[in-house]
Amino acid sequence: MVKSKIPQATAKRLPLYYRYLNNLQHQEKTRVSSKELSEAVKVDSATIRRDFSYFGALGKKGYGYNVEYLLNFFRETLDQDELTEVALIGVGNLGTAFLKYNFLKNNNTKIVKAFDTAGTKIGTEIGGVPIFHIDELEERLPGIKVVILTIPASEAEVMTERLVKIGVEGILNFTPARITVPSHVRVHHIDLAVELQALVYFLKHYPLEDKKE
Amino acid sequence: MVKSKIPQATAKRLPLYYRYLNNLQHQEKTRVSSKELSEAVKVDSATIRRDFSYFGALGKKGYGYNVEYLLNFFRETLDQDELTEVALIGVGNLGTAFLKYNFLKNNNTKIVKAFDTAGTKIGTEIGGVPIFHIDELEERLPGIKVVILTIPASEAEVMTERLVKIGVEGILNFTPARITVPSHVRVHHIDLAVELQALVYFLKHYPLEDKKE
DNA sequence: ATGGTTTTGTGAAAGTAATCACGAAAACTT
DNA sequence: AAGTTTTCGTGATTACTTTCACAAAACCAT
Repeated sequence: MVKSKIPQATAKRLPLYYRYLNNLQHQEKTRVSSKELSEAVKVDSATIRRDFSYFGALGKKGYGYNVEYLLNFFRETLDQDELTEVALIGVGNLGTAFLKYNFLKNNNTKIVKAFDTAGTKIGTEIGGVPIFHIDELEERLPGIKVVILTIPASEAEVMTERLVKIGVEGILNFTPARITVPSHVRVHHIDLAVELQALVYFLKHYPLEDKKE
Repeated sequence: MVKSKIPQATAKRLPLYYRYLNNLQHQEKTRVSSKELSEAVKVDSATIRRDFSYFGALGKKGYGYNVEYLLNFFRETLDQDELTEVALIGVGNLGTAFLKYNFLKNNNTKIVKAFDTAGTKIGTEIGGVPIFHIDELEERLPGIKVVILTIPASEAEVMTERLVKIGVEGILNFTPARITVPSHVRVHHIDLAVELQALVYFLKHYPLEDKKE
């Protein structure tokens, strides 16, 4: 196993590369250069080569990268063939969007259970995912290590404590609340309001005109 | 106007600070230290002081920061009192989540129009936002510089071209597609599948146990 | 085969961000 | 009023990330 010396910035780009390589394979392309990839995923070609180089010499000079080889390599590296089961807490609009999104297409990450409080939803399925009452969390969650949190901010902290107690190790938090977790739990934050505000701020204060990104 | 020398990493944290300061004011707290702030928003206190320092000396030694003063200062800096109008393209589940989210609460960023193709939605309102048919884009969009894109990936590229032609300057792209835009248009990408995969990857390859973040 | 072309992989440099650590100022305490 | 404590602001350091630029390898055309 490649040791944990892969930069985080690189790790975040891997799923992106993986997805595009998949597209290429469907188009029956057999080779691709870092330059082509660069244009497609909007990442500098030198950065792409550097990213790949952390895993060894995957390409051939004067040729580029073999799509199938690269794809197989990443499939292993990204644990693509080991299905990661995920639970979703909070079946509002955002939660529903996730349930309908078929992650399995490229990811081998699958939402297998959802939880909510609303009586009308309990017992139904959305996108093939069964929805349980939140009271059943303790009995139904064990075994699942990753959770998507799409509940109101006010409930985030209490829910987080519950999740941590059950043994969750990763939380994708869409709540504006900055939740507190023990040091062994990883939280990734996606704050929709902040993203929008940041975009507006950049527009006003960082006039671009010939920047690449 | 503070010149564009504020690091982008800092700019991204400003909305976060702003929101928490708002909470404090509602709690009628008058002062706050970088340490307190740090615990609440999970950003190192030195980083917070550094962030603030780009705007000048906003605090007092031995005291901390005055909540009201800081809030007023940021209100101006973040253009909080200048309402930024935003349009949303694609009223699916994700789009609906945005429409119901009341950005105005802290942001002075407001979604004023939404567009979709689905006949059943046209003419209705969600969260007070009127929904128009996408065919009316060219006549209704002018004046709006920022757009949230929550449509299927397959339509992203064509839609982007349309938006750019109308004069949009910022796109918050929730599509997995990496869209191509002229250099004066700013795109922020939020790729839900990538975020989930990245979290899973980090969990497997970056075991934490005593890391802070 | 040979020579020109393509494209990798990577040292080195540049750019960006986070963190340490401490003097100085202001605030509290007695 | 003097001493102690708090907390800022920032120079310096360290860490991380991107980009440049080029030798070396492999390809491709004749």
